Amino acid sequence: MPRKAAKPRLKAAERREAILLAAKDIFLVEGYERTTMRRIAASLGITPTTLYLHFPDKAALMQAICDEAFAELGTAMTRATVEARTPLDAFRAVFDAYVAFGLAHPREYRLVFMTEPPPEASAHRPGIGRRHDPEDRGARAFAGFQALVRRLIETGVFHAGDATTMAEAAWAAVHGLVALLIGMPDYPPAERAALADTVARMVAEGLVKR
Amino acid sequence: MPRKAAKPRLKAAERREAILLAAKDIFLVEGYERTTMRRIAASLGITPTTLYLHFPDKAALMQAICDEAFAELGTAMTRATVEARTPLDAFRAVFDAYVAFGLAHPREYRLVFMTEPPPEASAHRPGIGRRHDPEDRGARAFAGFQALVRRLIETGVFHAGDATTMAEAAWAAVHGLVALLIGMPDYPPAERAALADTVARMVAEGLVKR
DNA sequence: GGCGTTCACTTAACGCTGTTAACTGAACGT
DNA sequence: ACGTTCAGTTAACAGCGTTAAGTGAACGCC
Repeated sequence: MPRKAAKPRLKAAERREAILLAAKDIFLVEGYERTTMRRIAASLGITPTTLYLHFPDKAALMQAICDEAFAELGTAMTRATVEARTPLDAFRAVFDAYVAFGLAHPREYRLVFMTEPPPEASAHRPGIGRRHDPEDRGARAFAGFQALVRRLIETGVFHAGDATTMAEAAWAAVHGLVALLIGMPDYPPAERAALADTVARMVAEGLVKR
Repeated sequence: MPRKAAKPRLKAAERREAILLAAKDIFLVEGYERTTMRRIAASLGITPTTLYLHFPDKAALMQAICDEAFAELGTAMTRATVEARTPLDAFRAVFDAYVAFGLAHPREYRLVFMTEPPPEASAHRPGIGRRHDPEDRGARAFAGFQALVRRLIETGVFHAGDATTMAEAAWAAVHGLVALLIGMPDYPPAERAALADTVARMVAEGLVKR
């Protein structure tokens, strides 16, 4: 007769981390909509109700995962910025870092940037709620990029214009590149670098003063 | 005592059109996930089961709506091409038509270009099934764009390079712009045009010969 | 040592979803 | 008059996110 399994009991912080780890695995493989709270719970050997002790709802659980990804991308971008010799080098380095992140973590990128956000923010419950609005991190990473563009305009490397709009335009292009490559997994790997380079040159050439 | 409403009875083609019309209204307002088959049926005064007499499942219903929309994109792009005076005008006109389409049909755009395809295509049922693979229309539209880029290279307007890669680069940029704007519904409408214009100029300037 | 409280977790359920099997009743062809 | 087709229904299934209420072990305190 099989022994009844001991009930798992973790401290709140540990359980929260365990849930995040398991949920990330399933979200990244299955996508947001096809991932069920019951499946996440089952993979941890707990009941779905327990998930709601640590996260207010499914959307908040995904938000927490998104937040981690945002942090990783942010550090990669700032490191690329500070290590570059010139602002134009930094521009290209940030571009490459962004693409590298997207191609190295395509499922994370899709989850963070290509998944439709849940319609309404969930109600705030004291003590449990989501950690940060991921838009904060995203906005901060983008702010650094924007400052870089502004410097390139002020030093006369880029043509005159609104730094915010120009930074958004560049970001749109690189995001489109990453989304395109992620959406086409059969795209020949040799041509991926060529396409990325073409986009990078196109963006830079399109912004430099002539 | 209220009279019992007469049962609605339409011919299959009429009912199919009526369903498409009602479903489109609800899908576009509520989004795909939040739209329920029961709600579509209720708005037509029929039962949800009837929907399955005309479409194999919810996804196929949305696909049919997307197919209509993307036919619209194809015609808009070809019209923009043929009506333009010069190839460079055509390039810009196609760009604008693409962006206008994406902003006018964000749900369809997201579903076709930003949704991860499920691992297995739904089973084909004789007589009912979805009409066309949307990738066919997409590939045809891109082929026209690619031919336009090739002409711009050959006439010396764009710098030398691989036409396919350069067309993909431009498409990545405009796709990123559309995806960005779709993902940020609160983006100030006045600035949307400015951002689209900046991206369009950036792409064109980045590809023209200097 | 006993006791109330806290904490991590469960059981059982609610209302909702997409979807299907089985049935109905009118219209049509022969 | 009768069998078939056609458009639509009723009732149900399995699964979803989520919640109210309960359970039992561990902890602080006297």
